[in-house]
Amino acid sequence: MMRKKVKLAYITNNAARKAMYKKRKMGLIKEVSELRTLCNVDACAIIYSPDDSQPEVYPSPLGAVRVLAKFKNMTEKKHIKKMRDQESFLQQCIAKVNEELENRRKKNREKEITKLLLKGLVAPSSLQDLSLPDLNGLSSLIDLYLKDIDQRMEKLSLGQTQEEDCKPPTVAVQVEAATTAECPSEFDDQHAGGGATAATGPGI
Amino acid sequence: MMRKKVKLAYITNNAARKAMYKKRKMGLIKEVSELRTLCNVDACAIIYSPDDSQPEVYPSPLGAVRVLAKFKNMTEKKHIKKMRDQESFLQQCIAKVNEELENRRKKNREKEITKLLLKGLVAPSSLQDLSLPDLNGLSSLIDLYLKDIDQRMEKLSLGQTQEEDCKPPTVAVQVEAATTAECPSEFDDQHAGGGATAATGPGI
DNA sequence: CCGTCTATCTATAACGG
DNA sequence: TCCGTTATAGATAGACG
Repeated sequence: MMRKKVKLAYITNNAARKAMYKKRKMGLIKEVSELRTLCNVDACAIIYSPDDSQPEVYPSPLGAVRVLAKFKNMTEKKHIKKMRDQESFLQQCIAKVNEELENRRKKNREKEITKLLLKGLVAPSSLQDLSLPDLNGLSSLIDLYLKDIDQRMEKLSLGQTQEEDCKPPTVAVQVEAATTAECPSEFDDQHAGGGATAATGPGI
Repeated sequence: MMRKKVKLAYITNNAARKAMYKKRKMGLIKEVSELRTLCNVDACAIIYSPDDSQPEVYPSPLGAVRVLAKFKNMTEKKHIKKMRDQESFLQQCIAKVNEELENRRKKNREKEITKLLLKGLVAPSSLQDLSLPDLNGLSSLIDLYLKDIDQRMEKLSLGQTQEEDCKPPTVAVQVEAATTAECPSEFDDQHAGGGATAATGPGI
């Protein structure tokens, strides 16, 4: 009949609450004390009651400060480590993006060269005002085309023993141009504006 | 047969200690939680186990930091107040000591004057090379002596109707000199050296 | 290591002084 | 408000799977 099951809720009765607070506080501190003794751990408890002017600090203000300094130190270290981790992660991201950017630049250069080549095929006089690097790139590209053409012709000649022709090169150039045209210019720093892109997708 | 009464001491058995730690930690946290709920108090607990890499922080690292910031703030305020109190206490001490010092200086001056007076009585020519303040002090001291003599003689004449004599003054001077000679020169800043005195007594 | 079980121990709710 | 008492709810030591 005594000892009804205590309901876990705020005790509105003032005196009862204060009495409960005192009792439980004592029990709690005893618990902490026992834990410290039994398991040799650093533990502290800080309890503020609006009903009590003094906060209860176990094992002592000094001891509590010691424990919480340790805790603060550890969390700070963790925070720094986290920051470090994030930083290295971001640096990895940047490196990755930079690599991709370099790739895109290279492809873009090739595309430009291809455009010039096509233009030159249509109107040879337009090649007059090209810079030396452009001409170099153009020549190396043409070399690549020629190599590709040689390989294709070799395959064709092995399979069907056909005579040489001028058609394959032209087709190859057109195919290449079409392929590169499929690539969107998201990473094309040579032509895209300098504005930042706004990410609107969820969870980024 | 089960459940022997647990001895309140460090559990040397490793596994048993760890198991105990986990169980009691849980219980402790539950207690803190209930206290918070039942009495609406701000309470936190921080527990470090050497067996555990992570410290246990209730209600949460953030919550604990909040509570301990409150505590730190309060203790700092207290500390400042304590410092203030100590400061004012020390100032009071200093004032007291200064007062006593001034007293001692005064007595010392009187003693010096007495010495000069006695010297002068033995060899009157030695009064020649005294400074004006010394002479002034000497004269006022003589005035005091004379006053004292008058009073004593009055008492004597009232009690015994005796004739005036020159003996009492001399006796008075000797008594006074003897009395002042009993005072050790601990606070005698006029003659003591400037070295600090070493306190060797216990509990100071 | 981890959860579960149970006999036991401990803390404490309710009450009276 | 504080202390003491008492019966009980809740915590837990030790064992087991």
